Amino acid sequence: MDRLRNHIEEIVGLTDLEYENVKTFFTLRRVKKNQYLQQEGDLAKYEFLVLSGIFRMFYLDEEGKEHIIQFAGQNWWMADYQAYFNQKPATLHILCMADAEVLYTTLEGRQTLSANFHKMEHFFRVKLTNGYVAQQRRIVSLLSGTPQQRYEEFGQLYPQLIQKIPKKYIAEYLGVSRETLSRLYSG
Amino acid sequence: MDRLRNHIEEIVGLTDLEYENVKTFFTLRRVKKNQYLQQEGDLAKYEFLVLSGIFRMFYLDEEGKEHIIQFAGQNWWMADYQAYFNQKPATLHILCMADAEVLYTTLEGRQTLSANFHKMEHFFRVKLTNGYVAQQRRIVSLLSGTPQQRYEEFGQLYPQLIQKIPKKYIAEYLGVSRETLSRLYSG
DNA sequence: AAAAAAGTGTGATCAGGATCACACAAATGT
DNA sequence: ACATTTGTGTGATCCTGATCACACTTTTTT
Repeated sequence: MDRLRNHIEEIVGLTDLEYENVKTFFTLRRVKKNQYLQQEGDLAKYEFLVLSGIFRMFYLDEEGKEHIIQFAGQNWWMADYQAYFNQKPATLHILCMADAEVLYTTLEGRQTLSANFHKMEHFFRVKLTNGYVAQQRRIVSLLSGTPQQRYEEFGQLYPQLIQKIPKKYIAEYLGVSRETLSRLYSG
Repeated sequence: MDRLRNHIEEIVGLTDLEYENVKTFFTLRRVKKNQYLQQEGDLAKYEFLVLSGIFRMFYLDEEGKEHIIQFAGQNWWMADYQAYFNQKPATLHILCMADAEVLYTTLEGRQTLSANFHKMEHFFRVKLTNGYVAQQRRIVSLLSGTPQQRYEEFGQLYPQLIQKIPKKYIAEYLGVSRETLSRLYSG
């Protein structure tokens, strides 16, 4: 069954023994829709691997407006990494949008894993690289694309998400008002 | 004197022996202003550590407009990582804006280093993490800030760069026309 | 030293998208 | 089943920042 093992083994192979050890660093948590996994101001103690469900991570500005940094569905990692790696209070909120299961670990866990298993440091590096590249693509998209293009690109990259997530949040993610987004396909 | 060693040792300590070995994976290259380090379509064979000088890395859209992904000054790493990690043709240009010296290495070099020296994998991971966090901050800024705020933020983050780089490129980096940027302080 | 290229400031006009306002629809809670 | 909350479509208006145009300055090239 083990979803964690499958996930890790997409990148690096593990012996049974290794996996038994690795596993002890993660804890399962069930989360219901509309629960916060983390709020601004909380110490960013954990990072999360989403096993099921959907989350959004966002910055809340002075006027109370959400700006969505990322959505996270199955097999996505998620954390306010700026806060997490420095063990500081989070500046981002993480909110559950559909009943979910997550595995979480701590920075200490991550560091111990990385130190004990070169493979795991490699795994984390690869994951981070993919995230970095995805963000870079998003920056290009924000700088050069019209709302139209950004919406289409989003649909291509995340066909699963575009169906399950209310359009108003997709608008926030794309940096466009929900009215403008609405007019892209109806108008 | 070794600038590479100093740079690495900001993150991880190295013995003389280790450093002698690490060093062999890097090559020095001098670049003059207006030379390309990489053009769209080139195989993204190398990644670069800037020892001196300034570069910009940008995406050129269909209308011939530049969209600047990042500037790179001293001690910045730079590559079209999407292309580099997959050893594909680059989609980004890297252009020298002030006479420079860079060290470059290959993906194979990076991988060998990471495999042979756990410390170096750690080093690369830390560097990548910092880059990831910086990009995340930039996305928030693009989503939620006015041109004014983004300009000020840029100035705070990169006080050295804001002086040395022509405003028109800063405008492109911020995703704003040069005219609008100009009016932010003069108007 | 002269010529060309690159960068900057500033006005006038235009347009894409934000905002405001409202009606209706769908999902959720009790 | 009903009430409340959450999401969606669409019109009318407004405004920020893009675009166009041109003068001037600074840097680079020859």
